[in-house]
Amino acid sequence: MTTQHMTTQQLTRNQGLVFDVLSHSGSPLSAYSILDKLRDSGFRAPLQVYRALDKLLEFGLVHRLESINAFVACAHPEDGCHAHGLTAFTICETCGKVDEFHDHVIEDRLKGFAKDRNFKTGKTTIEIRGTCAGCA
Amino acid sequence: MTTQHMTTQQLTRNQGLVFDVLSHSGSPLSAYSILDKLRDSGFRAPLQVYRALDKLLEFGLVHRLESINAFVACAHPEDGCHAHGLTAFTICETCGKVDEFHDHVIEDRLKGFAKDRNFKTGKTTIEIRGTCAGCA
DNA sequence: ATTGTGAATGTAATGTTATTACATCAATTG
DNA sequence: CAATTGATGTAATAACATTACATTCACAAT
Ligand SMILES: [Zn+2]
Ligand SMILES: [Zn+2]
Ligand SMILES: [Zn+2]
Ligand SMILES: [Zn+2]
Repeated sequence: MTTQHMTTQQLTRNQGLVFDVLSHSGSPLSAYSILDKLRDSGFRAPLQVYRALDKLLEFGLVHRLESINAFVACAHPEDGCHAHGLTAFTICETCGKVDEFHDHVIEDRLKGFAKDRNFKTGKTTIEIRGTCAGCA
Repeated sequence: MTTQHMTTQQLTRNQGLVFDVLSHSGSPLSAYSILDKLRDSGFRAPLQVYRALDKLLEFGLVHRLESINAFVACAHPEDGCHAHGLTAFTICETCGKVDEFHDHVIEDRLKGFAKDRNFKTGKTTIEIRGTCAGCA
């Protein structure tokens, strides 16, 4: 299991259920709202959700939106989002719509900053909260 | 009270206490650890901290680090950080050290993205977690 | 087949972060 | 003084996340 060609079929039951809920949601969901949606499928405790999310994040199938404590399915999970480098998001505070994008200029610029300061970069968060075109 | 030339002298007692704690801390603090540090000054409840923080954020004297649920004093609060446009942070996961920086290239790039999509930008978060030079 | 191993799961309890609700107090102003 | 506004005190609750421990499952080595 190489993490490379991770498809939804090799997910465990719990991982699959969580991914499914996120994939079919039009907006990001909190761990507890995922839990609520999966009660009928047998979920009982937050940890079942958090464990599945941890794996899905690791696989690059899901993103965590730090500024709103919520999770969203990757927009192009074919090969896991890890392949695409830095990920940024717009988050509509009215309708919840999230757009994911990747920009090499920003990525390089941040890399440069880190290098200048000898800062070893781990995970980077870029989130723009505001109002989407449809809600303006 | 114009919000423009807000200095620490026109803060209320609670706001001043919270700002003081943050200013003298070498690393970001959670609301609850601020509360603990202010017990002796009479603080009893989380809300006293959160209310002060709300105002300090509004004044641009303090930043919230979304990815670690913590708060840090602005690196150059002279005129409130609002004057400096987009703010980004490096956050050392080992020692807690935070550096604040401002980059117009990134700012313009993000503005461009938002404009292209007719997305009305509110608050933007850029946080790089990793390891600082001193901790490498 | 048995046993050893690591990954995943179930469940309860607890820890951490943030908000709601409501009463009170202080400063300003007409 | 009455009215308004902003700040404060306190308690309760909500929302988000982790620790701890027991159990089960998949799969390889013997
Ligand atoms: Zn993605
Ligand atoms: Zn919207
Ligand atoms: Zn600042
Ligand atoms: Zn460090």
